[in-house]
Amino acid sequence: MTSRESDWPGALRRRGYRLTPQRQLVLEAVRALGGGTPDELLAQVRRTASGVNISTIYRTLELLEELGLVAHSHLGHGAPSYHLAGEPGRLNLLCRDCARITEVDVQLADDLVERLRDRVGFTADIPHFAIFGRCADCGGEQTAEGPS
Amino acid sequence: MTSRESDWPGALRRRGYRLTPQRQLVLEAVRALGGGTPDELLAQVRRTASGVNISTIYRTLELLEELGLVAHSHLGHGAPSYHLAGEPGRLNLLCRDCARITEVDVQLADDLVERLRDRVGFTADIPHFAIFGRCADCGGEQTAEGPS
DNA sequence: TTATATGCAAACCCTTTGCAATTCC
DNA sequence: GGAATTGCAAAGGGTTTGCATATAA
Repeated sequence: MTSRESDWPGALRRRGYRLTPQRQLVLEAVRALGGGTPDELLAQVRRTASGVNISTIYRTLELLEELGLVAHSHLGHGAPSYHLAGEPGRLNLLCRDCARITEVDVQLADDLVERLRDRVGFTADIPHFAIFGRCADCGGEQTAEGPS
Repeated sequence: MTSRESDWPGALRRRGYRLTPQRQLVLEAVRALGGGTPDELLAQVRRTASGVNISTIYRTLELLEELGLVAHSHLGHGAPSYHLAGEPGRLNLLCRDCARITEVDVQLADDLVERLRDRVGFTADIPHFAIFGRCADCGGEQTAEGPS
């Protein structure tokens, strides 16, 4: 385990980047909210610094992702959700009817991951996209409409 | 098996919808291309009827999906891909580096699907979202950037 | 005939980009 | 001081919507 957790400002500078209030605030926002869309993170950041612009959020998230501090997941058709990287990682189940997200342990997909590696040499990042379907509350079977 | 395959105009009318050239052309386009984004389908449709508008494509795809004739998949960050419903369905692997899609048999995920049903009552539609990761050509391990 | 569908244009959401002003180091 | 970063505004994809016109039934 590297010093990633606490010395990211150092890692930043080592790469020629600068430590700015905006960058600290965005990372804090991800921590505080436990994850969210760029818009939601902007709202959180603005609670402290109202002048921050959405484009800075996008640029910062891209940077933090490059540094391995955050990661994003596609949970539907809309904006992706950013969260801290290095955390366990959950498999997101998106219900076509109620649009609710159910999180389950990624290890449920371990067999699949292993099979994909063995048979096609593909290293899967399961949390990156949600799994689509119908949740228990909405009845397990086919037909009808809903979100993405 | 219902008469879905051949009597969709009937099913359409029974629901109070009309059979229009545009609707026939969009479905034909999905068949002809074997699937594509709304934009790609529009181009195909325009080879026959140049006046068709993109908004008609969106409205028609929504309708055809409601009728269970087509389905869509999210294969990356861009536009979704529409294809005929009722077909086998493939598990799409999206490479973070080269952005290529590798298709593998959905049955590779049968275990996962079964587990999701048993443990959380979730009925998964595996083909709906791609699985993200790194393909064999791009090396199986961590780090770096890419699409999505 | 008349309700449904279409084309068109405008609006929308999400994201990216160019650029001048600002700020970190 | 000088390069990196920001805010702003504009542009860019992809998608949706309002509305008058056209058309299937």
